[in-house]
Amino acid sequence: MPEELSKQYDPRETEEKWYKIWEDSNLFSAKIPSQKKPYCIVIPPPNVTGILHMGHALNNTIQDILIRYHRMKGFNSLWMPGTDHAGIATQNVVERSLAKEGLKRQDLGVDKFISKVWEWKERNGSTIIAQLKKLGASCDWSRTRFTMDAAYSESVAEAFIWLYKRKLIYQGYYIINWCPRCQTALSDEEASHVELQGSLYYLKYPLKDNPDKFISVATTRPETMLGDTAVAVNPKDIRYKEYVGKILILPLVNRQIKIIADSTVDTQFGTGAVKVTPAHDPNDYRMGKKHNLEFINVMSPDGKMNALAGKFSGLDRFKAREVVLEELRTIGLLEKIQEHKLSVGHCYRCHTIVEPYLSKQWFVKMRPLAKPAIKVVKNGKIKFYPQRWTKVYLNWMENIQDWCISRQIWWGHRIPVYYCKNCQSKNPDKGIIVSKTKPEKCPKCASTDISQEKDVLDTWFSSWLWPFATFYWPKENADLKYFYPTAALVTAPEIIFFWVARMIMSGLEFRKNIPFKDVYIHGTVRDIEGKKMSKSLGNVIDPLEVIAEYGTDALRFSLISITTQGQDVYLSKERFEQGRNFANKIWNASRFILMNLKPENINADLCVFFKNEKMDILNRWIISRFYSTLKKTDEDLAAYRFNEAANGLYSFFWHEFCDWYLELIKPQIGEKQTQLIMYKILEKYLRLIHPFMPFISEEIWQRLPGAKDSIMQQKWPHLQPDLISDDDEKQMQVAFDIINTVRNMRAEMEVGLNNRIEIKLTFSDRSREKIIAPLINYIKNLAKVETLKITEKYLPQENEFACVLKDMHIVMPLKGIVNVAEQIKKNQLKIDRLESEIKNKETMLANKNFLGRAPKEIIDTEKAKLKDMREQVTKLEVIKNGLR
RNA sequence: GGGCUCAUAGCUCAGUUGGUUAGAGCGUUGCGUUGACAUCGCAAAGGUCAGUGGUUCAAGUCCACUUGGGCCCACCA
Repeated sequence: MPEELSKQYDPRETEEKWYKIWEDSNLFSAKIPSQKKPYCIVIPPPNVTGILHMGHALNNTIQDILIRYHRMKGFNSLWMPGTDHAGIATQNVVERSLAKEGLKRQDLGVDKFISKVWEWKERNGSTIIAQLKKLGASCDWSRTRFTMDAAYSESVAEAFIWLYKRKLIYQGYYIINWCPRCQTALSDEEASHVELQGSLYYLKYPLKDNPDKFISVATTRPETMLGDTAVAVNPKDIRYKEYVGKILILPLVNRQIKIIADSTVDTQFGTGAVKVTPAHDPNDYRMGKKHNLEFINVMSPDGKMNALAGKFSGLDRFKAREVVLEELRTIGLLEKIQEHKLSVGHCYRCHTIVEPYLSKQWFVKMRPLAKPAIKVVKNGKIKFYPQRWTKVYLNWMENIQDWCISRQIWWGHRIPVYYCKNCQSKNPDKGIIVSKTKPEKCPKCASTDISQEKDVLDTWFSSWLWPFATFYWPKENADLKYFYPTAALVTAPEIIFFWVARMIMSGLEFRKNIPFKDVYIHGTVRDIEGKKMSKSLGNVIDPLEVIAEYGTDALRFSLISITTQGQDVYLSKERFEQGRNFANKIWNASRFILMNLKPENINADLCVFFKNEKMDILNRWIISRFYSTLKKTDEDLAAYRFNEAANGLYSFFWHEFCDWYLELIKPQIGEKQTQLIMYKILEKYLRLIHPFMPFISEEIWQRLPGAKDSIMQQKWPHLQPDLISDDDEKQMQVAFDIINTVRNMRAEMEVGLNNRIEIKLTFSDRSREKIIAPLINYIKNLAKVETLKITEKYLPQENEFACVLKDMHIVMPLKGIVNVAEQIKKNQLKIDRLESEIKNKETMLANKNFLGRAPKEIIDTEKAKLKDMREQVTKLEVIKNGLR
């Protein structure tokens, strides 16, 4: 017999202890070869710079539930963990710490800086892992990968070379999103657009032939006018027809620029004439290509104006905007300023406004990759949960743009491209050698003057290989064969484009197979006002604080129970009280059972027991309820309805097992049968709750007299529908109705009890007077309308009333005062309601349409319902009179 | 501009294919609890399911529109 449990559950004592034991006993590790079926989830690798936030907590709890559930279900469950090198984010962190010493990364040089980053990673990179462990995550940590590991880097290089050979990677000058602070290119997805109140400036450009006449153009970024090389109008725009082909003098720079006609110009916007700056705007870039315009880049990578900006050179872009406007105003060429809303791209790492910037970058051609990735989703090989994301995914994939994968930062995978200076000196487009390692000499000219491309790859270029690069692809190996494709991917909607879509494409390209079958997209965790949780808003609820205060199981359970499929989660700290209270309820119910349990009673086999013994109705009932809860849990988890599963487990345990069963068995708790059943139900329930609340379930499991091994090694219970007939369950329901009825003096009865019912009521002295008379009256009436008979009647104690109805043994305390007059009124209301219901049903059953269309079962049940209702009304009438 | 999503109790939200009396947690009120649990129990109050129209024997659930929130996408100079 274990030592007695304390009155309250203390998560702090147990969590660390069990996590260590699980880990030390290798219970998380998935070994092959194995006869079992694989069930694999790859973790969305958190950034090495990451600190656990609620999003992680939710995301990883869901994964852990799936993993633990399938492990118990008999799968060889693997949760593949790891971290992401997070190029820009990590570089920023290290740069910030250098800045404290007054240093810039340029002061160190590439190699020294990179080794600083590695140092940082060694020191801090496992923070997030340690935090995931606090969350109870049952990852196979022995397999932990990092996207910058040597082997992983090889996978990245392999992928690049593969695509290059397939001619799906190219290099070229394009307008890309440029972050002047990070000084790197960003992909379209990395530039997040925010709507801002800006201004639309109308600038007047004088005509060369007639300097008194002007063409007005509207722009939001007037400083870029320094790089204008044309003004465009719509060819259909009659206002400007006569000007097409004429020359304008670009103010401040005095460059001659042409007026061109282009159908992409919107006649409705601004003045209908648009300044064309091919080096600073993607639209203008296309126009520039089409009309063979000059590309004048007036900015440096740091966001300052360069030499081509003439006297504005050296000014920051926003300062330059002010100065340009001021000068134009002075010479009378600033026509007007209008308020204007526009959405401006911001760097998703440092929130600096990005600049559309012309530069030479590497791109992946996406359309050929997207095509098969569209197909697998359309034909259902990959399913999104909830389904609506399918549309979002397809919409993006069908309009996919090429992916800019080069970054001008230092921390990341160097692009596996080498340049032969000799060849390049002859032709700048030649001399490119794509290779995993530095070639000794140029294969064309044998020169040894070879240098590697300075740019690194977009972090997502490594992440998109995650489902197979973690298994050491391109090396063919048993793990890869066994675990790929993985079962499910659990992630947030923000990264469908960044990551999910690209993984699907890479899986199909490199492995010729989907990377996962199911994609579960959970909601974003927001604060109670619906705002995203972020440090800058100061509205963060730290999961680690919640764990410290309420415990991990409480955190997990609360998070899951409020996560409706795919709906955003609005969170406040009070939410976690529910989880804590539930943990405590489980604790105390277990404590009660263990206190009353005689270990010699628990060895019988449930099935055998069932065959040989006549089961008490209470015990039959709770078993029945348990199995329907089990069934529901299975169904909910299969459909990724985690909150439904959690809520089902919650209400079974609290409102059925504790509130009813444990209360009702108290008088018979010493009986052998009841001992066995209450133990078995607890024992089985612990398994059901374990994926959700791993720690408390283990702690109690270990205190069970029959416990062997860890609860993690136990099997998920099998459905045993034959043990319990529907009739039993119905009977129990009937019994509860009676109890409730008596308790409330509410007249509501069903027939058909075969067992003895003993109702014993306790009440306070004060209520005694008020209750006893109407109660006896009431019971009498019950006995009249039903087949129930009052076989005994007694007043055992001052404040108790008991009577035995037929065959069932139930003792219930009665609490509260009953107001008879009110009950009569309520009865009348109920009768009224029922009568209108009956009318409704009668019309329905008389309706030919209904009878023609509805399936037979429905008609039958409806008929039965009607009959029931009519009977009820009769009973209610009788009881009403009895109460009177 | 295109798409998605939400509106249900005082608050935060469930409600799976239309089908008995629309549920939970918290909050409020009343009663109770010295042997599992005050992190508790029993009950009560509180809902024209955003509005209008439609389909149906039957609508919180399906359709259309309206109102008001939230999110995503897009080359809005």
